[in-house]
Amino acid sequence: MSAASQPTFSCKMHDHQCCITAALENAEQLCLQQSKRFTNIRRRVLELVWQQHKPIGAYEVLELLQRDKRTAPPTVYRALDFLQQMGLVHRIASLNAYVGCAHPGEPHDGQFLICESCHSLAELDIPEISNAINRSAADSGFTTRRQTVEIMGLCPDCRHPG
Amino acid sequence: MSAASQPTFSCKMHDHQCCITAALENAEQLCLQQSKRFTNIRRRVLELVWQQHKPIGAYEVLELLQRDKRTAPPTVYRALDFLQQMGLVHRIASLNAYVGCAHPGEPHDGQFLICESCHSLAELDIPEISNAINRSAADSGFTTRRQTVEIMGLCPDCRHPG
DNA sequence: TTTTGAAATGTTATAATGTAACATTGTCAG
DNA sequence: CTGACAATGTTACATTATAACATTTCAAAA
Ligand SMILES: [Zn+2]
Ligand SMILES: [Zn+2]
Ligand SMILES: [Zn+2]
Ligand SMILES: [Zn+2]
Repeated sequence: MSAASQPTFSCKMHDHQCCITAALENAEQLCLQQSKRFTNIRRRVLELVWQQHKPIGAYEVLELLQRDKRTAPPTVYRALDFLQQMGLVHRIASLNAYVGCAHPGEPHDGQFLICESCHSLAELDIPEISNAINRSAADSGFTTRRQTVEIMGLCPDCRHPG
Repeated sequence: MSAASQPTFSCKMHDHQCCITAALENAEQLCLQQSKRFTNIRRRVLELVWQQHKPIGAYEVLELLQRDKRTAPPTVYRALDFLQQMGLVHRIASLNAYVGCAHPGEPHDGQFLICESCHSLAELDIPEISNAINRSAADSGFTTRRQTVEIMGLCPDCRHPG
């Protein structure tokens, strides 16, 4: 099974090509189900986003696309916006970067562990957190539509080096 | 007492000049205690950030400063960085904007309720949330250094209009 | 099959946000 | 005073993101 089902850091040794393939097939199915077009550009951008277990910037994606064909920023941003709306990638606000969603399928916000040392990222989806947030917001009379939870620190590997 | 002690939305009718004055005096004390210089620029930027109960962009601050005196971006960013380090303002990553800290004194991350309709913002500081986050991170072997929690939705006023 | 209209992409230019690097000025302890 | 460091000034540039309009692609309707 691909890393898409791993709850936390998946940067240990694994066949990452498997992650990518699984993510792409998954995406294809999702788009089919929802009658959305999984075009070449969108597929390629998703592939590039998945090529590392780290967030990637839009202009990094752009640069990689350029190797095949002249491309301009709007193309990348459009694809990323589409993938976000489909719940296939997340934007990490504190990094201005994008990462493949570990649990695509239904829309969700997720929580992100971001290692300040190796820059790896892991997606969590802990109801306890989102519920605590929703509850506190509701206590203030606030209606939550979306939540951003980004946690900066040290991943297990960087915490215990060597 | 100023709105600085209010736990949630303080955009209702109140003497906001009072908020500003209190925030400035508070800041002055803090800087004094920590032997940091609360210079004119820093004071002025903090004042401008406090002039609304909404996040303000760095370039908006810049524009307001320009009315007095020619100023360049680094000046504003330096002041904002200083104020952040002193725990006097927070940067809202999802908005690229800054807001006065409602509970200055000791460093903390805070949680932010952001109204997508009127763009007002309220700062929370709910241990239940930050603890849930720290606990989940620890369960993944992750050491938390800093957390970003930004909650987008509708404030009480915009939820029940009229 | 052809038409045709909406969605997707291409293209150009520019807006918005943030920083590097070095010069100058201000502050204060010795 | 003076030396040293912190703060600010100044110029230039890097990075991130979008507006506006042209062109292409694709699939459904005629
Ligand atoms: Zn996800
Ligand atoms: Zn790490
Ligand atoms: Zn605060
Ligand atoms: Zn509102």
